Amino acid sequence: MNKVRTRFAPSPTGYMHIGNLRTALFTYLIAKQNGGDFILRIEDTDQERYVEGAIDVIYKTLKDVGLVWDEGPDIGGPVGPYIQSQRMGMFKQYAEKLVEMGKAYYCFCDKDRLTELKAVQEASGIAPMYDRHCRNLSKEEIAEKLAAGVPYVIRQKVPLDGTTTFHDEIYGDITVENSTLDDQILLKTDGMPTYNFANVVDDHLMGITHVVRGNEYLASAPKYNLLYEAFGWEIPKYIHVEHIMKDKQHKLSKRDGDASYQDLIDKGYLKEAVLNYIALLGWAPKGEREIFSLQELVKEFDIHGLSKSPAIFDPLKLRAINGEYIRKLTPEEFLSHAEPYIRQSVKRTDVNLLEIAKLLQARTEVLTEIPEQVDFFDEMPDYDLSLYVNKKMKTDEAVSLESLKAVKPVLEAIEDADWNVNSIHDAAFKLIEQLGVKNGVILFPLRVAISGKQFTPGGAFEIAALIGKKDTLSRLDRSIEKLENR
RNA sequence: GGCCCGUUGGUCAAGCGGUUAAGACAUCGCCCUUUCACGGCGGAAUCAUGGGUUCGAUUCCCGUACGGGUCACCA
Repeated sequence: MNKVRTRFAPSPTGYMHIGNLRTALFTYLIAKQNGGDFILRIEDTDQERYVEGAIDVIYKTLKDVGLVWDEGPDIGGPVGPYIQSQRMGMFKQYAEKLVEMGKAYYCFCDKDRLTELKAVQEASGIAPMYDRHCRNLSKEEIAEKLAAGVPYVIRQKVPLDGTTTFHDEIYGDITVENSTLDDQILLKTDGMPTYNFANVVDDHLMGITHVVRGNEYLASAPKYNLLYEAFGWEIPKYIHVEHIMKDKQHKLSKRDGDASYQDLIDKGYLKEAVLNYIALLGWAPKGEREIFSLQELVKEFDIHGLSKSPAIFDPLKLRAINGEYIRKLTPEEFLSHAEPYIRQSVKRTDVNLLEIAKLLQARTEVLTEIPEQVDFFDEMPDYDLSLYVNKKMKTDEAVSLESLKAVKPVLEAIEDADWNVNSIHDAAFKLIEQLGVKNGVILFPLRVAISGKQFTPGGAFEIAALIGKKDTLSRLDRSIEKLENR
């Protein structure tokens, strides 16, 4: 059995759509779980769409998530070149070979004629299709026009009747009437191949055994098969994957903001989480586990788990998975991700960032929500007194004022050198015990008084310890004053 | 419009003739708790529709509806 070889063949458009990235992932997984090769081929033949730096985006994204290719434009390989525009010269001979075999033919119809034909067909409600005007030109006619330098294309000669069946690994056998297949153009007037032709030839020349691609190619697969058969080439296994949708009607598109890998990273998602999540879109693992590293996916992946219907991208689920990844990090690892975001809010240098990170870790699902959570460290926000009212804690403004007045001396009594979570905790609980009140009666107001926020990462002790004795006491004073003047 | 493909809770989805129709996210309730989270427990919620086939259909077949894809000298 031949070695498994798969290929990811993106067009350099300047950004990596997550649907494409997912296709790359599946393609990679199929190769790797079979000990095969994963090949990167850049399909850049559309010069009009060329975008500067676009190829680098592809390289960077794949490397970022760990989809390492075995052969590609930058590292070469035995069947290069791996940039389609550099392969252009080789297709004409294959097209001509097909003509010789009677599986393709020269077509001299000009664009005006085709446009008109299409208009007529559309007007009469017929599916637009080439009318095969040049399909049966005599040898003499062809030679004459060729000699006269009449521009031509080479078209595939699709059988007029019968059916063509191709096999897809997840959809099974699909049969279509040959009469519905167009005599598509293989070689353009400029001598360059169309995508449909180049793809077949390139895949064969590169020894691709499994073709993984978007569902939009399902309809052209029969024509590809006819081409493979005409050449006598082995037909690869097809794996067509459904699209990722924004909702039931619309594909996830660039303008949705979630569509590109980079968008997601910029929004504060971890690359591992993104990769994990997109693997789950349109693919279901066998067991109940759904958190997988790339290495684990290589083991777990199975094309039978691929879905035949489109999957809707759910940002909420991605958030949840991202949260899981964040919680799995060590505090130090988390800090390395979180530090830039913490620093957006926390400019003061006398706080322990690692301690803040520890408080934040279980409370963070997406990195970009960090700055808002820690914005009270530098300065107390202006807050509303209603924050002190909490029925479960049995507090209101009056109770809170009493509590704060009671804690203040207790905290003042702690030595500067002893100012830490434990000592603050012990002092506060001693007070609670003395007063015989519920924990919340003292602790809830204290937290509000020094944070000015309804929700905070960490409770009163942690916050007090982090901002220091001096800040704690001065914030306390201001809050007491605020309550007295209510 | 022709052709092709699809349709299980709000979302991702398991299922592959007989199940109390998994699980996850979201949601709701409870527990834990110095807030919020995290964690734990529990609840509600799904087979598009009409016909067949069958002792029995979510599962097989046909129709209908709905959705997607495709019909370029783009890829």
